Amino acid sequence: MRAQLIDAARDLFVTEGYAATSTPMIVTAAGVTRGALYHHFADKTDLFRAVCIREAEAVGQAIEAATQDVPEAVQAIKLGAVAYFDAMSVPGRSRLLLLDLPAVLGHAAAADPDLADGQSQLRDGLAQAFPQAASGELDAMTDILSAAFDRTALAIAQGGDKDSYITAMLTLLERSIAG
Amino acid sequence: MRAQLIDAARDLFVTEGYAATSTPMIVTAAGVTRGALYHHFADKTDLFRAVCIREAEAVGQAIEAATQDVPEAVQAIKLGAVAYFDAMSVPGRSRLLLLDLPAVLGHAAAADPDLADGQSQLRDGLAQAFPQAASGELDAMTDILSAAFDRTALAIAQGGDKDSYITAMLTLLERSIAG
DNA sequence: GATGTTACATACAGGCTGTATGTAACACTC
DNA sequence: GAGTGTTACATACAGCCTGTATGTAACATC
Repeated sequence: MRAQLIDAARDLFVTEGYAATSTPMIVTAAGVTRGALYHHFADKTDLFRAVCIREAEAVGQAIEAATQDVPEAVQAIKLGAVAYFDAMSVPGRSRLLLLDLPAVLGHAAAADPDLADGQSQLRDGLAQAFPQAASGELDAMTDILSAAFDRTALAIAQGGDKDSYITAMLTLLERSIAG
Repeated sequence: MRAQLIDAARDLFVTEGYAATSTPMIVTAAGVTRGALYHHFADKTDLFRAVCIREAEAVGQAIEAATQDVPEAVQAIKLGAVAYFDAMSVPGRSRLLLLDLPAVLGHAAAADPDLADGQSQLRDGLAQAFPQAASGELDAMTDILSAAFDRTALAIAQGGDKDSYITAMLTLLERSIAG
């Protein structure tokens, strides 16, 4: 039933957005009562977090699958990037993870590794590409490049020109790594 | 009185966030009634938009002031970047413009030039640095780099290591332009 | 067989948004 | 300068939403 609630909530969150989705809507879609929701989740944001974690896991696994057999770091990052854009193009996912999540869960979201989709893989790749880099610089570069990936995914999801964005992003990535 | 409402709303939005700020709170702080608010603004998001536009204008002017006498494009971008980070470090501003704004106004916010802080200046600088670039690529690169700037500003505002982030961001900028 | 706990359902209190309705002041016209 | 319309609010209301408190049935446990 927990899963049923998460399923129903996900559908509504991605189509209506977090703010416009009420708990009565969710429980009606799931075929249960609000009592069940508040039994399984502390509040609406807790359910939202569960939905986001599941979506972020799916994204992480897609990246993992695309890069697991690629030993070369730069190549792995590029393949991971494309896998990330693919995974993020699932309808509504970018809105959920890139617009609502930061606003609803705020600072806590960025700190939670379960919610930072693909960031750990990117950091690993960058660490391999820059063995000499200091940890703090690596963190900052990972975070910044990750934001660039996010905006690319969001722009594509919102109807931007896919080729232009992916080209620009991969160019940016190559140059930043090449230096 | 419109200005008075915007002032009060700004203070509450930056300290409490958009969702946690109610219209009764705003009008109490402004010393008026809710009737006045709904007379001057269509709804809560309309007031929020007005607040954001004023903040974004301040950021844009700071960048303008820092770059107006710099003829060289790359140098102008760098100086503009630092001015942007400075302007964004006003308490609460990054949360307002980088977290709440995209979630509340969504796609409409990205399209509104009044709300895209610094993006036009960045595009001008990039156009000057890449005279041969196609328009679509330029737009994409501007958007992506702009996201990188945003995350840098947000990370600094949220307590990240300022030096690491600025160094990483300027490095990224140099390499992407140098190519 | 009694007792405690889990998994819900129901009912309630408080608060919020947007709208509808009232009202005072001013502007404008004849 | 009386009448009329409009602006700028204030007040009142309807509907919805969130979170909590309370009830209850099933199951586990001893």
